[in-house]
Amino acid sequence: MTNGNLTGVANANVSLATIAKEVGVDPSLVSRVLRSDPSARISPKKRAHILEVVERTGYRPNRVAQSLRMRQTHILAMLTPDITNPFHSWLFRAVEARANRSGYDVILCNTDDDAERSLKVVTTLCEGHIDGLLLATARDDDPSIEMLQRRNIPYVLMNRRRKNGDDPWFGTDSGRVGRIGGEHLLSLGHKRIAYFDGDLTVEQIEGRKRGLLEVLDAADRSLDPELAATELSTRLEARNAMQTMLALRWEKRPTAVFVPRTTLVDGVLDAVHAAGLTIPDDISILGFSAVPDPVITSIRVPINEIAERAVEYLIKTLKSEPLPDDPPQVAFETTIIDRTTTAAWPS
Amino acid sequence: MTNGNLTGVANANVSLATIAKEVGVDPSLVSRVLRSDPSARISPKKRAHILEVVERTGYRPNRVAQSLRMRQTHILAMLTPDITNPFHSWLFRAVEARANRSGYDVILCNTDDDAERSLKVVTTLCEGHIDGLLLATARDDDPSIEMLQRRNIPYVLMNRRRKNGDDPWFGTDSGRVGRIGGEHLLSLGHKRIAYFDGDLTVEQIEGRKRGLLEVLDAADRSLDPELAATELSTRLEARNAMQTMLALRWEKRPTAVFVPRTTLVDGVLDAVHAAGLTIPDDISILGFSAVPDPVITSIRVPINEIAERAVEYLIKTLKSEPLPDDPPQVAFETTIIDRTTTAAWPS
DNA sequence: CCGAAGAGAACAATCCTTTGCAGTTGGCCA
DNA sequence: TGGCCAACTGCAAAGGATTGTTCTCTTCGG
Repeated sequence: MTNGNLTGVANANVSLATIAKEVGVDPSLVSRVLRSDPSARISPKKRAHILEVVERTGYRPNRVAQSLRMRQTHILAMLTPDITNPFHSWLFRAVEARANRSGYDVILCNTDDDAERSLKVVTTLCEGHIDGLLLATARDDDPSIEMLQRRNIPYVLMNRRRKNGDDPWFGTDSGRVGRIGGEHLLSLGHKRIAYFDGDLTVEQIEGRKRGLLEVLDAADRSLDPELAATELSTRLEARNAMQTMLALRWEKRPTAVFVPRTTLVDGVLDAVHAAGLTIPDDISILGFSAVPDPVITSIRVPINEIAERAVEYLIKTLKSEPLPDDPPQVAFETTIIDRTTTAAWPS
Repeated sequence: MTNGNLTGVANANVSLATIAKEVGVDPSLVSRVLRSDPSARISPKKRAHILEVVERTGYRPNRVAQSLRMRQTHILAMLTPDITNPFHSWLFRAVEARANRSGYDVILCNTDDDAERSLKVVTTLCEGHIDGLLLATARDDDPSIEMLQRRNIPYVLMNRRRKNGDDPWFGTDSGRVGRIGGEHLLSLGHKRIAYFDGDLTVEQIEGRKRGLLEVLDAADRSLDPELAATELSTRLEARNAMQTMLALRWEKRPTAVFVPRTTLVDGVLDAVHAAGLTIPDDISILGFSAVPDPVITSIRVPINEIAERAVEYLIKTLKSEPLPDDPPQVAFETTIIDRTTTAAWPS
């Protein structure tokens, strides 16, 4: 009777009660039909009638009411240090895709690696409107994880982890990243290797450097302080640092550069190009990549696997499903993808 | 009595009723105290007692219940064609920051520029758990905006808009982007200008090209088909296209490249560098940037302003506030930021 | 012909918060 | 002392969906 002429037009204000009244039944019956509740016997005729009205009115259950009743919102939140960092935007992309497949929406929050901001964000996320959190922002000096534990909110860490935590975590072994990078360049005969990276207070970043140092040490080498540029965060900073290195006198200049941080790679390239050097003849470049198809030879982090496993693990814990073959901490394999920007250095 | 020894420990299951029972009052009174409801006068003693218990238990109101009652969730959603595109990740960043300041969380959804996926996403977002939408994905062939209109869900468009729509929109005049780019390069004396861009079915992208063509036309020039590389989306594709152009015989090669698309800029640079060319002596490059600090001379889009105005407009419509000085469609100014990657071409 | 099984559907509580309205004191004034 | 106004606080409904329980018929077997 209402809306009869508005086929296909959805009214946001249709509720179970609306449908029920029109059909002349109780709202609970409509709910049972829609959820095909096996415990309820419904006459085929009434069932058809209900479905017809639901269809015609374009009824969709109100998720807020459902959430209140079912005590789950089907919303996750992800904390990212910086979504403009390609590594993290690819990570989010994979997370969102996987979450969507299981019917979850994802709230994304930038923390800018700021503990205060992180805590503030987590606080508002603790008001019951999200089911769980994915953190790509873990730091030892960040109190927000403790808050989540106190409030009993399920979470998983991605990529970064805490030094002394046994949080559920999916990422890569940062030491290994440093080691395979170092080994790769050493095996090519490079003697002067430059190193670029970000904030060493992040475990993941500090670990990479440690891995590199181990390998150098094993080969009776060390990292020349003049060739170590850390605490860098922007493309411009990387370019400037690289330019400084290229301005060193010939025998001190790097023959290879290891840049395990996506945001810095292009800055290094800018400087190399500005100096008119040819890659890899004049200098080798080894980068880091979240994408399957990097332009330079890179250590690839299997970001899709990390995201998928993290989301799957989180959703399972939400459903209190048994977690049989899912260890709470998984380090995924990293491999070097060759794009011929590294080459042997003549001795 | 309960939790007394757990100072600071928040229990997720504390509700108004919990507080009320402990203090010995009605939940409504607690609610009024917390909201400092002026219509209710509460004895200072009881008020203090309530606040003390609230503090001790770490009570936080349940947002889902609030949402149900107040009919607003304080959650927005943003649709992005591709969050790994720097333009869009910077846009989201600005949107999220502004929304947060007003107490809104933002669900981010990737659509991959796929109408089907977009419709699916919007459908699930129409279930009452978000207050409004920000779309950076508008396309004429995308039916999801009509769905929003039917369901009466507030939305604004950012950056892209529909050809024949009067949707609220905040962005830049795409024709102008093309024109100022073309004028800049023409005024430097360039004769052979290469053009790189993405999917021309997007109004914003098609408009840029149209703008460029207008300017060329006015100067009695045209765009050499061999120097027009559109429908490109990846860095690799851009590199390949650029390499093809650089392989042309001398007098057909571009002297300047106009790349109004962030994802393609680095690909063009890759090819230029691989060819051993010097910028801007051998070739001029004009790019496009969402960031305040681009590495190459770029047309800058004031992304923060766009995001802020869009969010503000959306929130105002949510609150049914009057929109006096806020026209529903605003084209922001674009300017060229000089990074000396374009130079005069000797005639 | 009566009792009971069973199909079919309604009732009511619950999730948690907000808010209009009504109720209970006490004090003060006439 | 009756009446009235404050001050203070509780009641109950609403918001929309879910689900255990109860109720009402049919129908069938004994």
